[in-house]
Amino acid sequence: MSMRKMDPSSGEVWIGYSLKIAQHRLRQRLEAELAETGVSAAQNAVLLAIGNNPQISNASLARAAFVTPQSMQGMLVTLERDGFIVRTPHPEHGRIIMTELTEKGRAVAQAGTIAAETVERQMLAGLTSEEVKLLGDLLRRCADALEGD
Amino acid sequence: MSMRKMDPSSGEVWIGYSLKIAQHRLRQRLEAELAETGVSAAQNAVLLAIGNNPQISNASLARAAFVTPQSMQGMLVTLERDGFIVRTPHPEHGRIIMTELTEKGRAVAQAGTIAAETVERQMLAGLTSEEVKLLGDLLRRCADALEGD
DNA sequence: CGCATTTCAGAGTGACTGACATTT
DNA sequence: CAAATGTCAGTCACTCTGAAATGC
Repeated sequence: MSMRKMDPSSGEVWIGYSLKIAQHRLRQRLEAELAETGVSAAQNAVLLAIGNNPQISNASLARAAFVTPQSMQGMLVTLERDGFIVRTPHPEHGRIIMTELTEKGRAVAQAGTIAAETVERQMLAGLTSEEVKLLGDLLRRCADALEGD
Repeated sequence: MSMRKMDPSSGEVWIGYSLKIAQHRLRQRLEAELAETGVSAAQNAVLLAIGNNPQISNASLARAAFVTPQSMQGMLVTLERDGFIVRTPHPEHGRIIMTELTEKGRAVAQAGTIAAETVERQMLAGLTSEEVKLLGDLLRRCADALEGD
């Protein structure tokens, strides 16, 4: 049964659709690459963020990922349960809890970095470095134009 | 607490990150625009697809959206429960079930089309038509490069 | 008190696998 | 039999609101 994909208005360009497809495939490829490590693409992103920002708090992490603290809390509980991170109360600052990678978490984060680079390289294989730069610029301008929360 | 967003390797461009942010914001803005209609962005996409392909089957819909038939089944059950679609067995073709929009579903799909166009226009407001065309081209080439399932 | 942080409880979407029945 | 389709059941990740307790 043929159909025009999910494109609703077949006359237009629908950048939003192309954006969705590209991101969807990128995530799927990354999930496949990460399968051995036992973490999802979303979890991997959090692990990489923690690796680059040791002792970060849940609230900061949530802001960086544009989700609510409650959502991030759920992810951290899972990551701690599975032994990728440890969370210890801040000695001086009462309420804040510091999040850090375990040895296992560090290993996965390292593999995740490689996986992300591999997939990104595959995605950009057909583009010149000029085009890559341009694409990044255009995407950032699109994101900025939508910044009104 | 400052951090370099979720960017794991701060020296590189990380198109994947820009892609994720742009798509995330686009979806958020669309959800906000659709709030009155009572459907999510994902549900809206399905409604638009049905509107453009009347009597489509669950399996076809699933293929078009790159999800499993079971996932799409779940969405269709919800959409039918909420009165946006009706599903009737194909008179001649035994097992196939035809999915169609109800009056309510058509109204929401129309509002959803307008919402999607509004948000897309906002996203592309700062780009020339040349740049829009280029962006679409680059995104499609990126998606094609990842096509290996 | 106001504000930020953390947490629990509940709900919902959306994705998956597995299993099964039916139809072509 | 094989292939495609639809369905049910269960699981899981992730997101949200709401409410509460704690600390600065």
